[in-house]
Parts: sequence; C-alpha cells; structure tokens
Amino acid sequence: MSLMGTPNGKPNGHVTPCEQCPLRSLPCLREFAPDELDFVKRFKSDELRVEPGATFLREGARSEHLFTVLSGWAFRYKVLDDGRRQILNFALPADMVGLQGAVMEEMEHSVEALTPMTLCVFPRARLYELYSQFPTLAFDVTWLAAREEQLIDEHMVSIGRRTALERVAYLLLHLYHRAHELKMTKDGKLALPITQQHLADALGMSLVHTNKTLKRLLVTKAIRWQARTFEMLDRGALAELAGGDVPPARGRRPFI
Amino acid sequence: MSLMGTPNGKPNGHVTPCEQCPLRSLPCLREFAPDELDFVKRFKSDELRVEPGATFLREGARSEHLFTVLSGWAFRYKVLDDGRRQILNFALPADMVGLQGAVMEEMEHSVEALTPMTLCVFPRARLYELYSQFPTLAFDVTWLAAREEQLIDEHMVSIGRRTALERVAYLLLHLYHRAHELKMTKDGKLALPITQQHLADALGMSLVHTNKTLKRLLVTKAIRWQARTFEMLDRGALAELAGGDVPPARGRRPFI
DNA sequence: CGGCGTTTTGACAGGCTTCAAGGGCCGTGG
DNA sequence: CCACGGCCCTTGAAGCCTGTCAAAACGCCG
Repeated sequence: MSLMGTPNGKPNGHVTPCEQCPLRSLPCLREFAPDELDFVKRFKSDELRVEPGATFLREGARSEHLFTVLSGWAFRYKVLDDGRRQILNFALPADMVGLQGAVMEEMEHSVEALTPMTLCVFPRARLYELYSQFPTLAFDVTWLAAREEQLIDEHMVSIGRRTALERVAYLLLHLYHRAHELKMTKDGKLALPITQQHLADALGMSLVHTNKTLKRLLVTKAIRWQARTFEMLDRGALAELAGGDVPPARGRRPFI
Repeated sequence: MSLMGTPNGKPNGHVTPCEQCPLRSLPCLREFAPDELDFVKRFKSDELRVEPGATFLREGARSEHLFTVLSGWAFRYKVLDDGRRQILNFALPADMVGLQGAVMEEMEHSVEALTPMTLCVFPRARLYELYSQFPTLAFDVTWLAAREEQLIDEHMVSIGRRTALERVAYLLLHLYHRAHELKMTKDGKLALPITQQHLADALGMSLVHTNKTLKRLLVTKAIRWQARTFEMLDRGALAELAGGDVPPARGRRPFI
C-alpha cells in the first residue's frame, strides 16, 4: 500500500504477523483476546523501516498513518523558528507514535529515529473501525495517551523545577527503567543511542553545561556511560541524586 | 450519590441537565447527536461545587470519578518532596480532568481550583459503557487527551527553550487565547484568577524573577494586568515577544 | 591520514535564584 | 474606627548557576 505523507523510511518487504510479535511476551503488556489479535493483524497495513536520523513524522504535516514501535528508539521534538529544539520525550518499543496526527488535523511535533527502527503501520482512516468494533482496544489507545501524558508531566517537573544534576540523573534513571521493562538491559548495561546533545535538548540545558553536569554525575560512581553504553552501577544512589525514583508501572499497557 | 475519594467540594443540590448545558452553544465544541446527548446525560452522575484553593484531585489517590469543567478555572500540578511545585497546565470550562485517574490505577498529579468551580461528575466505573456503546464519544475522549498533550508539549517548549520574557508572553497569550475561545473575554479584557506565584510555578521560574520579567513586559504596552484583570492591548506585539503565536485551533472538541 | 561528529575544558558574562525588606490591600477583631 | 495579620506585589543587592564563545582532544570511518 502507499505511504504518502511519510517520505522518510520505506515499506518493509517482510511484515511480522501479529501472532509472532516479539513484544507480546513482555510482562508489561496485557494479552490480547483472539478476536482482538485478529483485528489488529488486519488493521496493521504495513511495516516501515526507518534509518537513524530520519524524521518520519513532521510538525505541520498531515499523517495518514499511525504507528507503533516494533523495535528501535526515537524521540518526539519541536523546534522554534530560530532553531532551538526541545525534545519532548523518547519513544521505545511498544510505544505508539502519531496518535495526535491521527486524531487531530495535523501534527504539532516531529519524530526522529535514533536507531534503525521497525514500525507497525496502521491507516488513520480505519482508526474509527477500531473504536466502533473493539471498545477494549479503543480504551487501550486512551490508556496509552494518558500514560504518555504522565511521562511528559514528570519530564516537565524536571525541566521546570529540578536542578541540572537532578535532571540528568532523573532522565537517565527514567530511560534505564523503561528499557529495563522492555528487557533491553543486560547485567545493568544498556545500549543508549543518544548523544549529550540529545540529553541537553531534552533537559532544556546547553550542551556544555550538560557535559559538565554529566561529569559530576559520573564521579559519584552511580553510573557509567561511554561509547553509547550506559551502565547502572548504583540505582539507589542515582535515584537519590535525582531527588526521587520514577513512579512504578501501574497496570499493563497494551501494545496498540 | 456518594463522592468518596473527593473530600474537597460538595455535591451540588441542583444538577444542570445536559440539554441546557451553557457550553453547548460554543462554536469550538462539536454538536452532540441526540442519542449521544441522552447517554451523556445519564452518564453524568452529579455536579460538584469546589471552592478556590481546594485540591479536588490529589496525587497518589485513586479517584472514582472523572470530571469535566462546567465553569471556573483550575490547574494541574505536581510537587517534589521538598515543596517545589510545577504547574503542568490550566483547566478551563469544557476541559476534562481526572482522565488519568480514571484510566490508570491512581493519579500522578493534583488539581486545584483557582475560582469557584462547577464540575460535572462521571463515575469512572461506567466509563467502559461509554466506550462500548458510543465509539464516537470514546473517540472524543481520546481527542481530548491528545489535545491536552499538545498543550503540554507547547508549554514544555516554553520552559525548556524560551527565555523568561518569551515564557511569560507566551503563557499569557495562550491563556488569553483559550479564554477568548470560551467567550470569557470582553473588550480585550479577561478576569485572570492567578497570582504571579502561579505564573512562576507554571513557567519554572522564581517569583522574584517572574515579577521583574512581567514588569518588563508591561512597559512594552502589549498588555495590562492589575487587580486580577488582564487586558490585551496589542496581540501582535505580544505574539512577537512570545517568539511565535499559539497554534490555531484544529477541529472542534466535544465537551466530554 | 584527513574529515567530521562528539566530547571535553576553560574563561567570562549575565540571567536567574536567593535573601531581605517594604508597601498595598483587605478582612477580622478589638 | 483603628490595629493587626495575611496575602500579594515590588524592589534592591549579592552571588551562583548556566549559557555562550572558543578551542582542543577524541574516536570513527572512508
């Protein structure tokens, strides 16, 4: 099928059947009923492969599609006229992206891939079918929207009220926590595909100051981070420095 | 009916029938089909009156209810252990509050009234009925969640990347814009029920610096603000100072 | 080996927070 | 009627935090 409106990325030759979705086994996701699974499988129109650095959803554009992340990392962001960029949050596997574009007229933010990504593609035009035929799934979509808002709320507290050191500590704790839920960590290690510039743009800080703050954090021995590999050495200490731990996961999210 | 879990505020003796809802005539809201209206009327279990300063939804609590604002102003916020407060956004008439609490296990933020408020009360337990019987209304709920996320996104850009003057200008422009949509302005004037402390907490700034920044804004003659009355003198100039206008409204929101 | 993106460091200016204190307004109570 | 307290607004001063500028080191890849 055509993917007009998503210039970056290309349809995948192979499409993973939903029954074999690798995410289904995650304990943080709820299980589908057979008819739900069947519907989702039919709803999924394609699979998209996106390269790192590609902005596959752009502010101001209309999107004919809604996506879920099958694999890879991305981030949502907005830029001001003069180039200042604010990263709003990060998208990981099992996250939904583009809901705003599917529900409203056009996108008010952009989304860029950090790693090679695989996205499940759902046609916006058929979203209403989901709402009318599977209220449980519709509820899940709302759940996902509410959860994303929670994450943004917490992030906003960081930017608005936490000190630089707390901000960095909290964001790293947050990302580690999310990756851990998705079984993307191993022995406390995590492949973190972001640069210090991304950290800075997410935290509302300058690159230089982010670097200096990160250094301060490293000498506490709570974490290690080099060559795109993040290592959690002392989670308790990091939470302490962050001024509070991340809120525990409540309930289990669906994956669409 | 009982309102356990909402200690602040009291059930209203009189309950406005939905057909007579004063908000229905607003052009920024879509019209209900007769059966939708009928359902909403039955879904609405009560009306709640809340006094200024009352926190009627509290972080960490479970809420048995979902609300829409019939009249009055409120704000969503979070506080850190040491008392630092971040205001996440403001709730005005036709906004929904408490959706997170209704969809997830418990609230991750609090909501406090700024003025006397009237809230429409909907039992969380029956939300699923709405989803299963009225997909159009379910879609509206998702629409509202997506829209709120948009507003928060924009606010986050302010806090993270705008200068102090831009922040103040943008927030005031934003609030004026929203109030104007709801026909709460008159001759460019608006009763703005917030203090400079609220501004500061919303913008991630100190009270002192907010005051000084506001002073700088006032001398530009773009706005006036005294005795809780805000006056828009030069909207273009304010948008200029804010570093961009607010995004135009897209589509029409429902009121539940 | 050269180029480029990323990380690191130092210096400096100034935005912003903090501390402190005074003034205005208003409702309460003597 | 006036004193008082509480809340909000205002202002000044001092200094830290943070952004900006500049430049060098590092690592990766063609």
